[in-house]
Amino acid sequence: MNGRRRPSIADVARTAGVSVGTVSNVLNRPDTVAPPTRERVESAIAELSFVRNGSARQLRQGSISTVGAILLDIRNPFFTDVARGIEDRLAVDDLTLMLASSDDDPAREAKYLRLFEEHGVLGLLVVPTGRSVDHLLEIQRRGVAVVLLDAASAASGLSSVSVDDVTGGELAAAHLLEQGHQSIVFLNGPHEIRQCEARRVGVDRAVAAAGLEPDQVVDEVTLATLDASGADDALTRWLAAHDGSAPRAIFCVNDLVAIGVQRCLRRQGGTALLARTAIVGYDDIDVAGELALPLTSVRQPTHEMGHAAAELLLRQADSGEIDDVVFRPELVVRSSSLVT
Amino acid sequence: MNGRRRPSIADVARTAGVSVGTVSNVLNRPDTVAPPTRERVESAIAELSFVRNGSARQLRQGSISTVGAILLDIRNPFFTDVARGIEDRLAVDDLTLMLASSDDDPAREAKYLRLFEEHGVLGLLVVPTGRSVDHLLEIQRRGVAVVLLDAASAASGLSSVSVDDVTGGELAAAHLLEQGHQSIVFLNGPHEIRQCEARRVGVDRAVAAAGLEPDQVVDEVTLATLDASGADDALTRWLAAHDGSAPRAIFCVNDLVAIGVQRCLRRQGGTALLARTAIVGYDDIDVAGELALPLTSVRQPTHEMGHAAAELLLRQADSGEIDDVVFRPELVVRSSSLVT
DNA sequence: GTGAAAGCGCTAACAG
DNA sequence: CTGTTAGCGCTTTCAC
Repeated sequence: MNGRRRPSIADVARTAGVSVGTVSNVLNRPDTVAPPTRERVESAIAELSFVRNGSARQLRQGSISTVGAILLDIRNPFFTDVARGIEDRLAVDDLTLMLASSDDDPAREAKYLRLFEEHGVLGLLVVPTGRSVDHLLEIQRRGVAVVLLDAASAASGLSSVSVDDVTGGELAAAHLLEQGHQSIVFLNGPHEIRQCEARRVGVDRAVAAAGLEPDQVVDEVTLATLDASGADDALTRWLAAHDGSAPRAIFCVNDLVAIGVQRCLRRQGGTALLARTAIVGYDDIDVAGELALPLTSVRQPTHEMGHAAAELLLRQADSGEIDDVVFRPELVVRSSSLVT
Repeated sequence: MNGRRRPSIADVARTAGVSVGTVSNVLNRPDTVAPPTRERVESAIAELSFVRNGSARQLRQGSISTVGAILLDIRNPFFTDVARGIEDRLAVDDLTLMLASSDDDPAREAKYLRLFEEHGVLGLLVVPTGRSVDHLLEIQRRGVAVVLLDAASAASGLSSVSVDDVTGGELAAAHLLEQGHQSIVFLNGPHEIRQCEARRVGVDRAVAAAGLEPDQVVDEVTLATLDASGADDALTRWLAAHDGSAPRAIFCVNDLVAIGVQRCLRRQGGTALLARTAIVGYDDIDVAGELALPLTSVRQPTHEMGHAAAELLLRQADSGEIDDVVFRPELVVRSSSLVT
């Protein structure tokens, strides 16, 4: 819409009556330029409203002070909380964070990965969509620091920050078992997702520890989408398949799912049904304690995770040092899991 | 950590035994290259695991197929919902979205603005931190399409997508007045934020329409931070200043604030106090209907807003056409506002 | 169908 | 302190 091309450093030099080198100097090392000259350049910059071309700068300089993060779902508070932790750590070193959402689509993940890499980011924080991290290893091999978020690297050669999901599942199931429940419906995601599988392992461990048989106790339902409506739909189908007799204990792979469960149960059998169904969620999102039925949930230290992830990224970029940080989740008991 | 520099197109050319022009051709116009040559180049690319340098590409080409969005707060579901709408529209044209969070800090906004502009984004979607949009106009004047999100441009020369906040405030207040309330505490943000001021105007309009005097009816409290804990703190202070006698009707500038209010009231006076206080929120976030006291809220069509914003951005980039789209909010009545 | 070469805007090294 | 200049890696004419 504006035919004229952006003014370049050469234009600035011309109108200020200096050389491009001098302009570059006032841009990057102002103190090495004589004040009167500097002023002349600065007013030329203002006059032309010059903005330096980041691509050229970067092409010349090599890398950049930006790091990219690719989250699974920008709408999930868990991830945005982690993002805040990342930002806070990055700000300390005057680095900036660029966010993208893969929407759990490997193609989108790949697209953003390529975009970030092509633009020479310092590093990448990624919540992988799939189980394989080979493509991420490749990227790291090419010189971009990569840190896995919310996914253990299992000696893959990538730094990672995760929570111990086995323990998380174990905490949740043990709590339900302690309440006397002999059967648990587990609304889980597909086992291709590492955390989902791990939480199941934890559930089974708790069941075994209680002297019971996992196969007899746990009824795992695999959700297509890990959000409220996906859970609502899945549970609606479950109820239909079980002649409307509702489960007594439900463990949900995240709080959004638990909210969907509450929504479904309330619709199907009102508050009474809700009250006699023990529900445990995961993530302990902000509003978990404010729900109609305050939600018992497994809390993950999101902000710390983000902070640690950024820290690992910088370490990796700096010295090549690789590490895995595993946080321990904690069960926050509220009334949703306590039935009478 | 890896001393060797990234392989360039020249390296690929050398190992494939062709010229750089040919490599560029297989990258950009594969069909103009003879199949055997193309294969040779492709395997050289694979062998070297070549990734093209986006900066150089962009420097040469001019602009880019990326648009940036700068949101006020990445943790606010309202904004992330809008972001999803943006992404969905952008994906149609195979454009990618880069997200950043200004955290309501003008300095951070400026930082990201500059970063995006320097890197030659196609356009920018921004939720402005301040009231002035002069700096954004400047950017647009330099050839970057800019669309204001959640802020009317008021003939400023920028496209914008917003909701009619006056109507929003009016809907909320009118509802409360209809319930017979004669005084309303309005937990609002600072009036520097356009929407906050507009919602107040709407509140006053509703009060006047009911034949009452705004000054007598409305007690506006200005929040420092527009989230649950900010609201909790502010209301706690309000109660202390009023000898613990709680307000009967509270209008909250957003749902997070309303959640904070519920938290505070529940702590101060339990469910009973909560039950006799009429609360209206704003945004109708996903969980609003699932709160302990399901929240009456003013709903804004977030996804459509994002979609429209992206649409406007493309139009602006394409033809320079500027437009303002104003969405009408809608009141969703739930039990939080219905006292007995 | 392929190669050679110019140049995008910038920084940094070196001269003066 | 300031100017000159050589690339950074890529795309794109223009020849062949």
